[in-house]
Amino acid sequence: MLELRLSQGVLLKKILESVKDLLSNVNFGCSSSEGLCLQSMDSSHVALVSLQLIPHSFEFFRCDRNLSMGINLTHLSRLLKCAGNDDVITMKADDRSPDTINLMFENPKHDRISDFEMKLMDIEAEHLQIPDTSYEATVTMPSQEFARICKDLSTIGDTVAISITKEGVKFSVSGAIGNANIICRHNISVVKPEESTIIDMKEPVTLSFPLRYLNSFTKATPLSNIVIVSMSHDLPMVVEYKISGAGHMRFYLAPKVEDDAMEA
Amino acid sequence: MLELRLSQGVLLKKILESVKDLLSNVNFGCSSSEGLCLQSMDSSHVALVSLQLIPHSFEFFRCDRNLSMGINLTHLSRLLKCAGNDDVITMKADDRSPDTINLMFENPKHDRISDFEMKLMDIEAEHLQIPDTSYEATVTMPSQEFARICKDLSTIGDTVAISITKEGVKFSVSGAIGNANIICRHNISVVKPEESTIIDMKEPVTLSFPLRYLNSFTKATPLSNIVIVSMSHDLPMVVEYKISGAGHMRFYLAPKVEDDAMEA
DNA sequence: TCAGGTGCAC
DNA sequence: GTGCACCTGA
Repeated sequence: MLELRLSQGVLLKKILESVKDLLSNVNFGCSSSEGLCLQSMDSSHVALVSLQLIPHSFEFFRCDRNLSMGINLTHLSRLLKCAGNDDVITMKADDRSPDTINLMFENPKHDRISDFEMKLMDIEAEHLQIPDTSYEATVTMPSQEFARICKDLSTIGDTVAISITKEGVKFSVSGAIGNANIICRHNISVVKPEESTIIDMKEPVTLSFPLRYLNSFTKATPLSNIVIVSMSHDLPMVVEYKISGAGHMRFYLAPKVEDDAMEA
Repeated sequence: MLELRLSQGVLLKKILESVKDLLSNVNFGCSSSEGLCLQSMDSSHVALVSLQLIPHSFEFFRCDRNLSMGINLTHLSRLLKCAGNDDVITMKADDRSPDTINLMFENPKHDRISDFEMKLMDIEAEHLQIPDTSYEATVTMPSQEFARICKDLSTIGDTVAISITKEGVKFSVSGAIGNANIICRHNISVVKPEESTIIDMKEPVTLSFPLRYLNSFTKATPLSNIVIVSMSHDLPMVVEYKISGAGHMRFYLAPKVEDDAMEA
């Protein structure tokens, strides 16, 4: 028996909004130790998405056996549009290779209960290596700031070079109409910590990434006020949104190598 | 002489917004006993629309003879877009088979007066039987709630089964991605009566309807905080919006018969 | 291509 | 709180 009761339905709604453009059919995993998890390459097999909602995120959490559920995210997203932001969401599934999942939305205010039965799919499991390294450089900054920068720069060019130095983080783009550099300097706000830009660095690092993917990642902005961007030479970057007390959403993206940059 | 002065012009604007997608050319009737009335089948001849604005709705009401005016709703809607929400609207027409109608919008705040003359049309009168029965089951609920449910469910499937039992009202849909049930339980709010869901039932009734039409009816949501849905076996349902102290807008829709349900 | 919803600015 | 503009889904 799987039963997950999430009092803030809006959380699941935001999560789906943030991944539905990147992924189509994915296996959600559930276990009593890890909670609800998802790891998947994006549809074009370039980026990797990793989501965890720890058991503690849920008002009620029961997962008798480790479970994998193949879910069409377009369909799930459509169902979740039927939930109000204030609804309590409960997911239920049978223990062993269920072929459907039940979603229940409770709106306490209007005494309204909606329940949905969604068909599950068979999705071939991917075996993913998620690197668990410490990074040479990390920047923590307001998530809206990061989203704004990625959006703005994508109007200038396709590829952004991100440089983390001890002074701050620099985003550079060049395109047909010219070049752009945006620098966010290390700056800690005591009054509003969530507005700080914090550099944590062993080595300065500069890597280039396709903005197209970063702009997909920033769909997760509503999940957290801050974003944590980590980079090391020749390793995929990580863009992480911590979900307050509930887990995280992480996106991994390989840097462009020199040759890529030239052909682009 | 016909002269109707409506101090809340916004009312007429809302009424037109709510029917213009369902109807195209209709005869408006006016009489000193009934006020301003409209009965018409929708363009596809499936649903029936019935509107009444009682004489008392109007700040000034004069209707010397019973009158029928053929109106192109697209045109009337376009004219009413020229009226502000706070405008006072006056309609005038000649007594006997007028071929035009005059509309005047007075904006007291800006001392602005607009007047329009619109051509009337000859529209063949339909002879409509509007059943005046008592219904086996009626649910009164917040109109926005009803609108939200119809909209949400139409993302899952085309046909909704509505069941009224003494516990509450259940909306059920099945579609390619799964099934959905939304239950609103009988629940009377003393503090906010307009948020109550009230079941009034002699017999439990379950009928199926095409969501497409319900979603047209809910365009009338701005007319009232609450909606009254009435059903009896083998009779058209009624979806009624009472216009506070001024009349009503009612929509009638025949249920799908079993065969319809199967072919769908 | 159009309409509806959402987020942002005033 | 309202209106505009952008963006997304049908």
